[in-house]
Amino acid sequence: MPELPEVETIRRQLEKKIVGKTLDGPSISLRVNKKIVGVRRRAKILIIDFSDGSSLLFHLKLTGQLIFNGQLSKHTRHVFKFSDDSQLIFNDMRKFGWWKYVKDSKDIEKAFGPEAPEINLKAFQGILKKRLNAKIKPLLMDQKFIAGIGNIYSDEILFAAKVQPLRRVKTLTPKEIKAIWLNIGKILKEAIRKRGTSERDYVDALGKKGDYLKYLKVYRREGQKCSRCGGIVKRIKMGSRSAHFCPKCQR
DNA sequence: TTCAATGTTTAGAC
DNA sequence: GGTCTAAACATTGA
Repeated sequence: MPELPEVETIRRQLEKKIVGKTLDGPSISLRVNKKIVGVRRRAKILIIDFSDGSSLLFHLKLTGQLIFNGQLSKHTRHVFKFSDDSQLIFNDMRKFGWWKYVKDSKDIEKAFGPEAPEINLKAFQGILKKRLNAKIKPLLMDQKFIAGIGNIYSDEILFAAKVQPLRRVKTLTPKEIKAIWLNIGKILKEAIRKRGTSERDYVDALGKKGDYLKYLKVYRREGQKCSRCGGIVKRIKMGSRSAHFCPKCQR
């Protein structure tokens, strides 16, 4: 599912493909001559910037896909055409995703916490202090707290840090906090290198599946042996989400 | 036929 | 305001 590594993968690919091109106006019922000057990402939102300061925003939610020169399918929600006849296909089987055109994108900068792979240890320790009663897993997924982590990578980060998802912030030792912080950067960056996780629907901007699925240690591995200690991976409900962890080596 | 899955938002309870 | 829970959004497939 599109979390930070998946959206960042799409961003890097699209940047190479569409910067410098001009959006063909009628494709989005807007004025013509929208020259693309950049492709950014904030949290899980992809941002295409135009030379006049306006932007297109995309959120892929659960099943969204953005494919450069992709094939139309029955789940295609919109086709963005460029002046050189290339096109960007927005597919979304479940229609949770959205795109919108905005005159300026200042608001979305403030809407989220620091970018997960970029936060430094001091800042991470600082924001944790403000939420001492929170459980660590839902907190990692709170985009206003820290931006980019969803259900898959929160499970994987906590496994790598050997911390159970139910732990409250105030019970975490400095060592554990450092381990979580270290693995936020490590796992997200590694997942970007593998072009994300294709659990079901996700494909990158070239229509290819990501390779990180085979590196998952706990997510969707309920009942299987823990690769670290031989314990059995457990799945529990936290709110309406599932959390996966090894009860033997995550404390 | 029912239910779980995913990310986010919103609403309400405490 | 923090925290938790549930519901809603749409669709599929187990």
